[in-house]
Amino acid sequence: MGYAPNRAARQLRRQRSDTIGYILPAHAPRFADPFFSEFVSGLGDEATLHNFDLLVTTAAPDSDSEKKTYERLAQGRKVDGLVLNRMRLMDWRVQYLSQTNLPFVSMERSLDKSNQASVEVDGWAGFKMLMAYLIAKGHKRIAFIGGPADLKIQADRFEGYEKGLAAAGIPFDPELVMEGDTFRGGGYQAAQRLLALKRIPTAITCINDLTAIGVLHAASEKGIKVGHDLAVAGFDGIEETEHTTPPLTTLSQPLYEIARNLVRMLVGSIQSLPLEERRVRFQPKLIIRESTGG
Amino acid sequence: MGYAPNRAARQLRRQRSDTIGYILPAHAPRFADPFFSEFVSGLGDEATLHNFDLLVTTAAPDSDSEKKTYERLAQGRKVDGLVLNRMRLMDWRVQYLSQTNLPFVSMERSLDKSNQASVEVDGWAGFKMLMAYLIAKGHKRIAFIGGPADLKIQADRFEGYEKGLAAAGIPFDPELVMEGDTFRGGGYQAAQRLLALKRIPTAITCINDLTAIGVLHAASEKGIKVGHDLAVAGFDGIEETEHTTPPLTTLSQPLYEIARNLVRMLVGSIQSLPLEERRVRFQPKLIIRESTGG
DNA sequence: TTGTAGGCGTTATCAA
DNA sequence: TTGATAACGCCTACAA
Repeated sequence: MGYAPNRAARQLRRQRSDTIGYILPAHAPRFADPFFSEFVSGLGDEATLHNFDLLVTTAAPDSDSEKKTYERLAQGRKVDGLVLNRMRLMDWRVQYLSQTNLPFVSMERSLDKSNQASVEVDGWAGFKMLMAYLIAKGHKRIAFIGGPADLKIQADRFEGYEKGLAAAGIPFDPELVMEGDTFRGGGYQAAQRLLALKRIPTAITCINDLTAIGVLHAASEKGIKVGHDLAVAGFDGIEETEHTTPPLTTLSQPLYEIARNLVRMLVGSIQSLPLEERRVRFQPKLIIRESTGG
Repeated sequence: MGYAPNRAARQLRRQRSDTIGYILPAHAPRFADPFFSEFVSGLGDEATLHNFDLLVTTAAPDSDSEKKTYERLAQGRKVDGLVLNRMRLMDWRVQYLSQTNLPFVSMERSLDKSNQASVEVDGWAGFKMLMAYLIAKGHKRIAFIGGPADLKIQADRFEGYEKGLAAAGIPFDPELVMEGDTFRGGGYQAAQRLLALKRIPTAITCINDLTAIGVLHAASEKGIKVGHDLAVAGFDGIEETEHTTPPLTTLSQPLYEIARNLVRMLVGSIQSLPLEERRVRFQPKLIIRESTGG
């Protein structure tokens, strides 16, 4: 009836902000990761459904300012809960928020002792599946370009890589493992080094799609025909992978759905409803495209 | 001294929320546009600098829910101001917010009568520059894949395209103009039609980079060598363009800086400081890469 | 200078 | 059931 309640007054009275927070891990000042637009739109859509707002802040991962940002949001009760991602193996945010008693959910879960509500994608199983597929196609020299060692997804996916080799009885060759930065540039550089080896790999698997896209670039520059002379695969299933040259084989995860699930869990936990599940798991889907020979 | 003021009380008292809003134009439920991660991180960084928060909501452009979303934010004074982008030629948001007296700034400005504070990128001049470059390389059949006709950037960039042709005395050929959707898929489809013409174009210019990436895909499928048999160019300068096959010629705009400028202007106008400038202009930079022959 | 009271717009509570 | 009232926590204005 044309009446809009004043938000601040309502919040003051009810001691709730009806807002959830997400701190975007922006590495560079000029930061662009297609992962996050899909993630944020999932968070936003689901939040709206529950009449919650979404507060987005940026902070460089593992920096002082990140710590301050989390503290700021938690202290002033600016938000009723937080969504975390890009989890580290040991993650101070889990400790901190548990102490502070601020509800939170995370995409992937750290190894901290704490029964975090989380949505996980099984990177371990995904990578084993990918390795089995590549090995069945006859590949024996399979490289892996990962990310920073303290990332949870790095640990999971790398273990899947190792186990996939072991399952086929292929010896592990440290020469074929590189550390990237989860961005195109890191993949590009790591691939340049791999493609300069005496015995270059016949397949390169990557911790994520951006890394793989950097690999495509490096291969194309060297005149190596991806899908023919070299197989390349990523992880995430971002839209960009449909239109690369050649289109990229990837382990796809339903990012938008994951984000919505996270918000649903978080809102439930804010309203202290009993969660049906504190730990939701998705299986990544292997999408085979021409970058691995189709 | 370990004391954090309560935000709601402060807001209630001061009648300000210290929050600015941005409504992400999410077309599809599953929406991913690299444009926006960079834009949002610029908004977030600059907002933080001024001790403002950033509230992000999603709404499909030009829908009922978009209208409701704007009303909801404006009514409850949930935000002190709004950032707009993806402006239409005539944009009801400009009218509405002017009436409501809610401060706002926009990236690009609509044609509504209103002295909107805005940051603009000169798409007209950019396209003229691009056309001159292509024509100097000997191209005569140059296509244009645009976006929805009501978008301000469509009008600007298309006019630059037309004027660029005219300046060189090349007749305008309606067969070479297609409407895409500003996404990869639309560019892909439009390119398929262009490449099926009796006399195919020797160059395809696109309203934005995503469209151009769709074109690269279509060309690669047809076995057409981009940079050699066909020139392709985009607009925006998203990071992805550095790693396409081949790397993409584009008109780059400093999106992150633009976002920061917008927030700076908006905060100024919220605090009713006199704005130095209500209309900031950037010139796009032509970045020549291999997709146009290097 | 230092201290205190009132009110911002809700909603929860309690009394009628 | 309905209606009045107090309290949420901060800021400002005014009084001492």
